[in-house]
Amino acid sequence: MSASETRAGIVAAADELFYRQGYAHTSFADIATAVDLSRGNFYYHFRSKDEILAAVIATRLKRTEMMLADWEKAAVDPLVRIRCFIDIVIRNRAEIKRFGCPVGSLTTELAKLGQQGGGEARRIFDLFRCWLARQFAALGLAASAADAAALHLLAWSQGVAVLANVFHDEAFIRREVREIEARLQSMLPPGRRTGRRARRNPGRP
Amino acid sequence: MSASETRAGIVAAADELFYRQGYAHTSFADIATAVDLSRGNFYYHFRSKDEILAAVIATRLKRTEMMLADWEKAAVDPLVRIRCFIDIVIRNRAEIKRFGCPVGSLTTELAKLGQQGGGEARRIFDLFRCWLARQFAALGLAASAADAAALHLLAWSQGVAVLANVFHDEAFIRREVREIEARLQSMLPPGRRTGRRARRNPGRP
DNA sequence: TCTTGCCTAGGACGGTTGCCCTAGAAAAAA
DNA sequence: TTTTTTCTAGGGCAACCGTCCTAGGCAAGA
Repeated sequence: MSASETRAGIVAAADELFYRQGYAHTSFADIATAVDLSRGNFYYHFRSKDEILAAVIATRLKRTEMMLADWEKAAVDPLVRIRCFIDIVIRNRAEIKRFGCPVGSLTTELAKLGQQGGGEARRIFDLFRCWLARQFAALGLAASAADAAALHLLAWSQGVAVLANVFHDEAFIRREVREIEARLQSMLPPGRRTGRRARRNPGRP
Repeated sequence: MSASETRAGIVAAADELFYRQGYAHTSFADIATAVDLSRGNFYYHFRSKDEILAAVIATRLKRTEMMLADWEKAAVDPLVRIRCFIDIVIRNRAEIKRFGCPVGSLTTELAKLGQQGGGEARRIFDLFRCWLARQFAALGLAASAADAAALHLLAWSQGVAVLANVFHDEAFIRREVREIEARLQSMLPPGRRTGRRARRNPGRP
């Protein structure tokens, strides 16, 4: 196995473990056993734990960028794109129920550990915020209103994730998704309010 | 200083530290230096770290119960009581900005540390949930709708806390508070919609 | 006064943490 | 093939973790 593959494996394992057990509670040894590598050898690939964290955040940033780009390719209607964002809460409901939102829980944890790496993790939120704001702007909202709408949607997703995790309740997620989709209408300028959802599986023959 | 006073001091210091730095990242030594006690002596008051956590959660439960009781005494109108809940987000905005929601962040962290003490922390959320649901029921909502409204409000508070913490944005908190108070109207049965907020400082001569 | 029992200080325990070194295996280059 | 580079295993470092023990200070009761 090449070095870059090993490195990627380490990052993937760390990513998973940071999500499931948190950053502070995940040790070098945990990651090492997860990828079946000796602890000492670790230092060849990563000089410190912070470096692994930085790599994990970097891959999450890249993954998020790709996902957002995919959503832009999948639909031209900004409203449909925004619904792609809402739908990840549904798609990941099982994991959210068990571990919460990966972005939110990591950022919250890092904010408590001093401000070293927390700044980088926040950039994932920036990505979503800017992207959502752009979609709302494309729907006709002014810049500040579009940003407020983006923040509102982000806050909604975080609140749903926290509570679904606390109460282990998937039905709650579904209820909140229905509710936010209805509310989405009232966030738009009057001309864009359709009152109905886009056709499902638009690419199906 | 009596033993119970020392114990209370330890719990108060641990409470604060768990909030600011998280449970996993707070050590016995941290708490000991905070209350100016020797680390070894600690064991006289608390046999283990879990025991301190349990004590912290117990005091938080008691404090929450007292706060909810105060809100019930302060107002008879359930709508005003619900606004008391919304207002804590405003009142604690400075600390929320720095450390997030104390209940939400602790529960999320404990959920990742295995399920030993996480169950107890969740009971704080249960307290809010039941209390809010009772207020909504008093406003005329059916039991299931009242519970859904309570969960919705809780999720709102958690989402606001996470994002205010991530972006260090107090203005966002104020905006969301205004928004939820407006939305509160649409959550009520038609007869109770007033469209205006209750008079401020109702007890002032 | 002396005893009794609550409370404290300080140290020490085994284990784990993040971090680092070195000898050698494996692979690539010559 | 030989040489050089890349990667790995395993052990060891000091520091810290949660936990535990013991000797003694202290105040109240006898």
